[in-house]
Amino acid sequence: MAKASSTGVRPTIRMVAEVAGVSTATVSYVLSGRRGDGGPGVSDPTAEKVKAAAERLGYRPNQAARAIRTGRTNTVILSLTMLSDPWSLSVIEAVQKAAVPLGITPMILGDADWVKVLGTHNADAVFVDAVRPDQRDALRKLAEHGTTLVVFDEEVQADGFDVIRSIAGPGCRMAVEHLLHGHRRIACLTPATAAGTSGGTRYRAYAEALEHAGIQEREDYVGLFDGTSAGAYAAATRLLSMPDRPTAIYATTDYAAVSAINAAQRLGLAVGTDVDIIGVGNTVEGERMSPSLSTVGPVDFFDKLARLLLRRATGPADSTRQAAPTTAEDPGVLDFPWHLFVRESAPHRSAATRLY
Amino acid sequence: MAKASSTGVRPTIRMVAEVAGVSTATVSYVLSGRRGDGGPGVSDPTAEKVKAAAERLGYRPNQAARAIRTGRTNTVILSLTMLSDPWSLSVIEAVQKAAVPLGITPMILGDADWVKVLGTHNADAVFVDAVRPDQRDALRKLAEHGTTLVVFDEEVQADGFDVIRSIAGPGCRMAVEHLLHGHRRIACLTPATAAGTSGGTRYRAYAEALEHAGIQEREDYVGLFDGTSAGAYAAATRLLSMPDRPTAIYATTDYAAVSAINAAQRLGLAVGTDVDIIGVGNTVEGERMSPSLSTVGPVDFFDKLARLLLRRATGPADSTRQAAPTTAEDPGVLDFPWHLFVRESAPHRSAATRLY
DNA sequence: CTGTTAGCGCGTTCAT
DNA sequence: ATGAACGCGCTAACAG
Repeated sequence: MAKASSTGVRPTIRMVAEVAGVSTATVSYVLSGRRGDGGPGVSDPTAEKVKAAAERLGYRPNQAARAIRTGRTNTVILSLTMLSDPWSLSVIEAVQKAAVPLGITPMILGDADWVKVLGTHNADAVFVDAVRPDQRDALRKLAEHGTTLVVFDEEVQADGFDVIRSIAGPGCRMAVEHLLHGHRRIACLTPATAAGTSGGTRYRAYAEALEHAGIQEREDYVGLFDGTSAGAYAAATRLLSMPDRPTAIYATTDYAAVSAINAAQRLGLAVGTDVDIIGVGNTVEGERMSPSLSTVGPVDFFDKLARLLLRRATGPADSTRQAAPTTAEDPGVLDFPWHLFVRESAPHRSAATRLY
Repeated sequence: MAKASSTGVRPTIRMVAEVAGVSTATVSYVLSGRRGDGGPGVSDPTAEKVKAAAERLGYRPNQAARAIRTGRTNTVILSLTMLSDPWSLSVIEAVQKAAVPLGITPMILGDADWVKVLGTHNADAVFVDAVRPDQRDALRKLAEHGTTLVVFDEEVQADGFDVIRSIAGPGCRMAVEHLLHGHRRIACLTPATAAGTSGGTRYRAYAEALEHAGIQEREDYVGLFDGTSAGAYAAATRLLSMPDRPTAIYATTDYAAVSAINAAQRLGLAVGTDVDIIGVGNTVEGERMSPSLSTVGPVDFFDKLARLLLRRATGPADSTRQAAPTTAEDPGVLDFPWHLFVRESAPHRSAATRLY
């Protein structure tokens, strides 16, 4: 009975109409749940007939055909450069949580080469997590031709699309300065490859804060690792095994900080007492773990990002969009202020508890 | 000059035709590069005019509209349950490498709930990396209605779609038995959450191989960790710090084995001499590292998977597909035999070199 | 050989 | 509740 007339072809709205004995228009109204004016429009009996026919044939509306008419794909695209980065996973998680209730499907583009894809593939909104200088022009053109964009970048100008900024420098300074209240021997745990990326900024904040405090930077207090958790764990173990080990570690990412906490505990050190550890990024895991992770980062970043993206996706279609590019309610640039989250892994230090 | 008539709307083929002063058919021929018969068909001067007009307007063909006519989306969908797993990243990498030259875009679906999405969103082929028992029916229906599927599952029946199998059990036995040639004190490093998943199989292979060899399993030789690299590193460190430490470690994933190698080296143990370590999965990193990782796993898995997927994607459209579901050239089930890769981290052990 | 006309395919939506 | 037009790009068949 549930066996469809399995011709191997995808059932169309016309087949459903024929089986139900109604017109395609009726089928469309029933299955999409809307009617031009707002009146009831379709009687219950016929609606039932249509639904039964659709079910029996295994009918599913063809998104492509729907998109061509409505201009909506019910899809958002996430262009994520570093899929292995937990940051990307947080983006995906937040967007998925927000999108599913709206009937919108997030599609992930793992390639850094979003320019070609976005030219032809349409989505209700697109998130781009990195823009190379040579891609800026393409970005502007895409926006000009109706692509709804949300871009994460510290430099690019908002020009027909939204830009999300999250300036790391000052926030990282706050993290190091927090440690400086109670420590002099402060190590830095950072990926070796971070030179060109945002990690460079994060390391620079460490160097500058130490210099500003009149502390000579020690080369052996800089724990470089290969970017993996295991590497961070090993580097932290090395730092904390030194004869004059640091009393505090500034890790340029939260996951490195987590590895450092594991390493310290493995060495029998009480985190938050014997050694303080602070991270960067304010990822959700830090809040949940024990001891909870002190960190700096934007507040509520991923959820806000997801909300903005979906507001754009469900907003007026592209043709209307150009009308009001930047209003109070719809800013072109969304700047995320960074906060210091003082938690257990690096608590407040008074004169009585400082470690020097 | 490059400034398009930026009306904010997406240019259509008709606009291009109008600007170029030709018909839409000509535009289509020029831009898609094909002509009914095969001859060039369009003169150079007009072709230039069309290209110029398209460029000036920033025209990009609308994939959705194209798909509805041709039945091709130039897209493959990868439904990946555990995006954080390196396994998923390997799939993505392999598919991307194979797809881009063909002009096909891989789209990643991070949700485990592929049933709803695949019902409406079309792709030339879909890869699904996990099928819950309650999803099997949906799978069959999708295939019946024309979705081209490649499924990775050890149990599901090939029924109108391709199934890729990669039976872990015997392979894992081979890994442990390899260690048994030179060791008695063999530890197992495995994620704690692996009970329900394939990890369960992998642990069971360890228990069974030991029992078969007449060795009593020791609870303190089972290093459970939280699934992260840092956790694996810590668990391996614990194992290797024991007074009567194991002389070999069987890690149920390659990345755990990598962490174990790091941990051993950190403890001053020579991997491949003092301690042997073997992984599971045959991921590419293992081959590149030093010491190279001994492992078991399918041969060339990701590349073969990618090739199959793209062969299906570029193959005859769905209506034809049902004709030959299972031929010699196009098997319904692709079974990946597992091999043992003896490399430096766990070399062959003779009577002279065995550690007991 | 070159270019156009006309109509396909799909779901939506406006008049009737 | 329906017929027919609509939006888009593709392409067989045709005209010059």
